[in-house]
Amino acid sequence: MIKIMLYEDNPQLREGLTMLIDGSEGFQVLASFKNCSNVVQEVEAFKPDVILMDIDMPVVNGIEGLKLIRQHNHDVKVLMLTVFDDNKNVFEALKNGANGYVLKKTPPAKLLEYITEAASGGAPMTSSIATQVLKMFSEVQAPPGEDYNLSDREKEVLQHLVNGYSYKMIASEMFIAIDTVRSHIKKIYEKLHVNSKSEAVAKAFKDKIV
Amino acid sequence: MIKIMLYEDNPQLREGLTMLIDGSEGFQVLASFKNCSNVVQEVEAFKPDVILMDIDMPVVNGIEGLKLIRQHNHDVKVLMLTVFDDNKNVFEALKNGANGYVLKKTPPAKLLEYITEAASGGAPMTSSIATQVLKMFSEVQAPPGEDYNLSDREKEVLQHLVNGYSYKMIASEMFIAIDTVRSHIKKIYEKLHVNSKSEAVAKAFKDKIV
DNA sequence: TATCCTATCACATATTAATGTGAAATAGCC
DNA sequence: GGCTATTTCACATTAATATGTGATAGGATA
Repeated sequence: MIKIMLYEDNPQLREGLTMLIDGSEGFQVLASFKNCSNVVQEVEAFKPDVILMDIDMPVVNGIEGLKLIRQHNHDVKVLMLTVFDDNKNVFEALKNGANGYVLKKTPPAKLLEYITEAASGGAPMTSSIATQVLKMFSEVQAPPGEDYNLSDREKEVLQHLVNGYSYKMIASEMFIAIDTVRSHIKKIYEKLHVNSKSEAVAKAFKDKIV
Repeated sequence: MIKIMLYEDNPQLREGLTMLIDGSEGFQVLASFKNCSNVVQEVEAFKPDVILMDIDMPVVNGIEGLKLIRQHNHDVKVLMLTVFDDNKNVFEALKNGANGYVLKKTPPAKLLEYITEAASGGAPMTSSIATQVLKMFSEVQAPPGEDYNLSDREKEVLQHLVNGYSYKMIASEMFIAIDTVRSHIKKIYEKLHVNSKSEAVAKAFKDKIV
């Protein structure tokens, strides 16, 4: 028996889902709510296996609700429900530990299947959502980035700059004269096309040189 | 009719999959190969809808094969096949534009369903893979990070610092005296517990303040 | 061998940044 | 009304950085 809680602001849909799920063998709706105002206490009280969470709700929306839940409970499975597969929400939800993400228009039989899958540790996703998730991955792909051709010693100096060291500290750290440090740094600035320490540091972070 | 190409080094499995797919209504195996040595030319010649690609192959493995394909062709759907759902390969494959990722032990009926889903733009994934993908997302999650309580004006100044502006430039940019800029920056350093421009810039990047 | 790049160091000067010590106006809070 | 934080500005001093113009030595390479 999979125990379920439901957060959905639309009364019709809330009723409909409750009837569908509760009327199916092996599923039980413990409670349903129209928003996440007291989500922490409610989840604590009912101890469900799976939570169906609408993304778009008044007062406290689904993403916030998810965050609140995850602050106290990392075991309960949270299945996000949404009308649109809009990019930002998908990313936010997954980032915050949602266990699945399905469209509301999912047919009833499929929805029950998704709930079962979530309960058993799977990650059910509507096909269009899964496609988006994959797209996000390929977009995350690191920019090949220019090479800048920093020498080993220059990289070393840049690393020290990033760590907030002064020229004097770098000199003593690397056992070289401060003028040598200057000389390296000048070369680094030329190669990175910058002209100050903080610009070099920023560029080092942006282009993942460090 | 979905046209399929198959890359799989194990002869038994290659034969088995070919027979399964080719023997099913609406599916056609155009060709199958035991490695990706000539993948670019082969794909170019056969123009399949979907490619089933084993991850673990000799000479040129599936990930490399995928990369080669994507260098020339962004439309063909590539479905990765693997024995284990090992983290690194999953990430690499998805990053490089795989359209789905399924375990070899997937039952035949399900596999055909996955192929269909991939062909129609979906992103079929074995449940255990999907779970991993979601886990990757929540691991990417930015550290909540300290708040530092920077005021609006201070954030603005910090943003300029990150952009590599000097005090003078910030002053003229913000229409305030340079001494005011100094005053803000001093406060910023106190709040961030740093004592130089470049440290502040580094911290801004690390803690995603900007 | 001549040339280029890297790494090292030196001296000088100008600009920027950091620190210290004030202070005044405004806004929010209890 | 006091308390606190923010935002604004001023003057002075010290420290750090940036820029310029050199030089020497070793290693790679054409």
